[in-house]
Amino acid sequence: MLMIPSVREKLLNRLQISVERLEELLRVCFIVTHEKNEQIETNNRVFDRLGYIINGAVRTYYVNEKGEEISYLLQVNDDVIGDYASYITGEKSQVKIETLLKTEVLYFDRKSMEQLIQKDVFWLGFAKQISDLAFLSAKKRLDELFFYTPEQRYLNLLKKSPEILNKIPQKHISSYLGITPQSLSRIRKRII
Amino acid sequence: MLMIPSVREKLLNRLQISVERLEELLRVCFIVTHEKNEQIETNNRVFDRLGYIINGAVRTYYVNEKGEEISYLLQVNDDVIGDYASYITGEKSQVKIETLLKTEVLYFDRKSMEQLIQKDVFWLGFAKQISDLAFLSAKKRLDELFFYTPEQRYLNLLKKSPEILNKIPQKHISSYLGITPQSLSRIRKRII
DNA sequence: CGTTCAGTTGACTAAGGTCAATTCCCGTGG
DNA sequence: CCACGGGAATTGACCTTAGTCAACTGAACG
Repeated sequence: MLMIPSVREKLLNRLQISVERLEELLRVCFIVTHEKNEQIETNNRVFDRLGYIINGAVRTYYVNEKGEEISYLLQVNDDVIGDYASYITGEKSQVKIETLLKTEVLYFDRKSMEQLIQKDVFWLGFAKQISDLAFLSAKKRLDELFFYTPEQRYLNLLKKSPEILNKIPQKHISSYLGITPQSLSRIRKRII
Repeated sequence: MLMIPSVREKLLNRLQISVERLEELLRVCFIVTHEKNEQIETNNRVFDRLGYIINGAVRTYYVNEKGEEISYLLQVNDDVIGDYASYITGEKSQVKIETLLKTEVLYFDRKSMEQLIQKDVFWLGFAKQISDLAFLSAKKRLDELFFYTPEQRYLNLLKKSPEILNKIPQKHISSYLGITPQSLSRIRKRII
C-alpha cells in the first residue's frame, strides 16, 4: 500500500504491533481521500468500517428532532472515526460523519477483520485491543463531561488540542462542548 | 460453585455463552458477601478483578480535592463493578467502591482470565466481548450526560431504574446525576 | 428526649439558554 | 477594485436552572 513512511510510524506506535503484522493489516485496508465538507457517512445504516485519519479533520454528529446538528465528536489527525457501537452490535447508526477539511482516511471493513481473525488468532487479540481503546476514549469523553463545567472543558480543549480550535468552526466546537455558540463566545470573552 | 439456579440463568443470558463454558468460568470465580456500607475497593491501587452483583447495591465514587464524594456509578443487581480502565491498563484506580446494602458479588481475577485464555482461545473472544460490553455501557452513560439536562436525566432514571431510587439515598443519586442534593430536591418538587 | 444526618426550603448568585440585533469575515459578481 | 450577500460570530436583554450558604424539618437511633 502506498503510504508515506511517517504514517506507518504513527500506526506502529498507535497500534503496538510489529512491522510484519502492520503490513498484513494494511493489505486489507484502503485509503480514501475525501474533499472538504464531504458527507462520508450517513445515518440510519450499519457502520461496518472503522477509519484512521491520516490527515484532515471530520466531525461526527447527530441531527435531533428539531433538525439541529449536534457535534458528538471532533476528530483530527491520528483519530479513529466510525461508530464503534454500530460496528460491534450491527445496529443502525444514528450519527453522520462529514469532513471539515480535505481528509485522507485509512479504512478497514469488519469483514476483513473477521477474515484476518479466521486466519490467525493474533487478530482476535488485536480486535480486543481496538475494543479496549474504544472503551478508553469513550471513558475519557465521559469523564470530561461529568467532572468539568463547559468553561473548564473549553480550557481543557484549548490546552490539549489547540489545533482543533484553529481548524474547526466555533459553532461545531460549542456543540461538541455541549453549549450554544453564544455561550462559547461569552466564555471566550470571559477568559481573556 | 454453590449458586442458586436463577443466577446461572441470568449469567447465561447476560454473557451469551454455553452452559459448559459458564461452568468452566465459574470454576475460577468466587463469591463474596459484603455487609452494608462496606468499603469493598479503595483507591490508589490497581483493580485487577471484575465483579458481578448477584444481589445488593453499590456505588463507585471519587473523592475530589475538597474531600467531596462524587458518585460516578450506582450499581444494582446484574450490574458489573470494578474499574475496567484500571483492569486493562494496569494503572492505579482513583475510584472507591462501597456497598449501599448487603451485597453478594461474583468476582473473577484478571490472572484467572489470562489463564483461561492460555488454555483455550475461546476465552479471548469472551474477553473481547467483555470489553465491548464495557464500551457500550460507558457510551450509554456518556450519551445520557451529553444529550440530557439533569432534570431529564432524573426522569430517565425514574423510568428505567425505579428500583435504584428506592434502594439508594438521594444524596448519592444527585451526585450520580451531576448535581447537588438541593437541586435534586427542587427537581423532584418541580415535576410533581 | 437529644443527637445526628438526610432532605427540604429560602434568598441570593452565577452560568448557560433564548431571541433578536449587529458586526465581522469572506467570497463572488459587477 | 469595490459593493454586496450570506453565514459565522458577537453582543444585548431577559429568562431559567443549577450552585451556594444558611436555616429548618424530620426521621432514626441511642
